Amino acid sequence: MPELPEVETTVRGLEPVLQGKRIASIETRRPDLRRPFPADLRQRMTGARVTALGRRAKYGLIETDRGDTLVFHLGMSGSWRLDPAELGKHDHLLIETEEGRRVALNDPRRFGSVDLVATDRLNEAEPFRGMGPEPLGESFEGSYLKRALAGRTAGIKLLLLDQRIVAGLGNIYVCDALNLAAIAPGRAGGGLSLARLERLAESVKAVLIEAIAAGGSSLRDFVQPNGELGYFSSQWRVYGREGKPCPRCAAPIRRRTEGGRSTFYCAKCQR
DNA sequence: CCGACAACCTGACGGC
DNA sequence: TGCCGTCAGGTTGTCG
Repeated sequence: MPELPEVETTVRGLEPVLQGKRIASIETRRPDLRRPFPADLRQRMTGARVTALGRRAKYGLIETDRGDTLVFHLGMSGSWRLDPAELGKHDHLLIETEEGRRVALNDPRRFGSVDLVATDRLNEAEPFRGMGPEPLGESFEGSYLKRALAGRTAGIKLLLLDQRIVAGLGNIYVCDALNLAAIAPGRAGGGLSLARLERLAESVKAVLIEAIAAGGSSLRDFVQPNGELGYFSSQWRVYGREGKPCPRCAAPIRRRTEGGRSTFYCAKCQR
């Protein structure tokens, strides 16, 4: 489930393998994921040195000394495998360093993507142009939400999933943050008080930080015999827990579908 | 602006 | 054992 915490953890897992290292080879094993791989990927990446790894929203960033940043998205099913013993049919991109370390981007559903963007124009380039603030950044707070949501009648859950409002939240952590903040997912965004939005922003940060910490603590497990680097299991508050007790008030968690996606919430304490 | 829906693609799971 | 329907983290686009 690659949401922001999973991407953050993935990037941290790639760091020891790639940071500061020269790319000996980069190989695509099919022409595309969601989009075609960049035509000049090989030419621009081969021989380049990785100068930084990072994350923006749910995208991972691999920056090189040639002024390029490789931007990857894990879609619904993507993960990186570290030093895979052998390649499987869903290992679509392979990077090998001069030291002989290998990382493979694995993505069965192929909803992910790989793009090459000029580093100095990263924020103006797709897909980052027009994106809202990072949910873990300083500017994401109650007063920002008050401004961004003014006049909006859509449900707060849908609005939090809008990357132009805040960049990097997905279905799982939106459900969990709304539970922690005791806010009903269908509440009109524009009608929430500043006090409740302050609590919401804090709740968003709290669930993300906790999930990243859980991923970090399982990082050592990433380089297991299977070499997989990607998801970690986490203690979700409400997501995927229909019928189980709400962590706030013990009432059974409910599930509702809106916009074709499941929302998990507590009808008793989320108002 | 809004909500609903479909599309992209594969695999896991439950029911029969 | 197998077949078939349903569902899943995200993004992007259309429609009314």
